[in-house]
Amino acid sequence: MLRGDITAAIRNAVMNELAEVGYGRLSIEAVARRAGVGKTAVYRRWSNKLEMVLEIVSGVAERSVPMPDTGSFATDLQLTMFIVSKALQHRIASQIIPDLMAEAARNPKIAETLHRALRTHQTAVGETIVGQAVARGELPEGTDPGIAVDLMIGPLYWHLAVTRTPIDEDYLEKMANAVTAALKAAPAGPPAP
Amino acid sequence: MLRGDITAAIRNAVMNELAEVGYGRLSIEAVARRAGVGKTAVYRRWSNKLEMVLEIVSGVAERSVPMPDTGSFATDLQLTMFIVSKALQHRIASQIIPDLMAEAARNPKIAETLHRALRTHQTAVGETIVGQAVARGELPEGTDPGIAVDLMIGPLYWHLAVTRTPIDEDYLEKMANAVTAALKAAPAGPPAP
DNA sequence: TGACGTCGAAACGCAACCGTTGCGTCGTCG
DNA sequence: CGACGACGCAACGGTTGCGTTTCGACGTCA
Repeated sequence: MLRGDITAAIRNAVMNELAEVGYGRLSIEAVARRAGVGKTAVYRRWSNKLEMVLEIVSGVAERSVPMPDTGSFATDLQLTMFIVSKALQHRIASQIIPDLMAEAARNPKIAETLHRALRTHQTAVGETIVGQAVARGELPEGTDPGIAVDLMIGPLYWHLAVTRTPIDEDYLEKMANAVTAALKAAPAGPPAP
Repeated sequence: MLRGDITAAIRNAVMNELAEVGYGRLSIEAVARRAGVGKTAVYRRWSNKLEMVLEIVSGVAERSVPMPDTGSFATDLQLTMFIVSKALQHRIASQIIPDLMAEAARNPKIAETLHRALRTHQTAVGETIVGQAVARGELPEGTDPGIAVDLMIGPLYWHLAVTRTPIDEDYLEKMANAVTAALKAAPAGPPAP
């Protein structure tokens, strides 16, 4: 039987190696070395670098972000953005996510895995928050949850990716207010012609 | 003297190779092969993979995005977002930008180059558009151009990176309206306690 | 106690790439 | 026309990683 602690050591090594050198440069030799394990142990569990990374990453990604329900849209949104900004600033995540995104542009299997890991859950959270807010009358009927998710996460991600500096409270607050205002405005097209 | 057409062939090969395999896997041998050139020719121009890529990429990045001035903030913004979305969907750019972003998380020199290439010009455009709008009274005094830029670009980038599908006109319109609304709302903090 | 299966370590042949060097060719300038 | 320099090509020794195989050492269960 495969020893569980060894599997755990490998998983851990993969995540760290992925963060340090990226998928492109990740080698099974380095993973084994880092885990203090023989290559044999790795190949006994997975047959590929791709298969290994996908299995491990999607395993980690399944830990969901909590679903906020504070009773007020503004607070739900602020809370979610706070959690997301923390997650995006996590030492490992902040390296792995952009890396896998880049790799996803070349490798359909990575794209699919990443898409599942990120989009599926995001969509659920977005639809819930927006749905509740619409039911409460805080947001107009027909508000697009997809737009909402992109508005919530996109600026945070872009800012972090480009500036590489921590997001301060003030920024987060301004951004949350802006997004709230954006969604409270009419969801329809431009002013009628 | 170094022959210009060969330099151009190498530059071109680097961009394409970068798009196909990424910085991590880019090899000088492959670049030379692709350019139909000896390795010698490459090493005569640059001494490093890093040096080579930085020089070439920052050269390309200097082609600026035009500065819109249509007389209306909503139109300026819509136009800018249209241009940015087109740029982000460009075959080469859509591969290289995420890749270099991921690499920037590991390599300070790449981070600096990318930061200069992206942020500097964005900031200028943002400040101009917002400044004009404030002067016209379309946006409140004290609107933060940094927030504006992140709101304009972030959602587009995130959406494209995660879904990998083209951005349609409807999405762009909705998003532009949302961002306009976001910025027209009070720039100050949350409702006074 | 004995059989079984995983373990780490080491080595295998193979391939790719590193950065450098030497060679003979070709184009250009003076 | 002659010299110079950039060119391509090929080969250098060295490194790294692949995926596989063999080995002896443990640990576990019966």
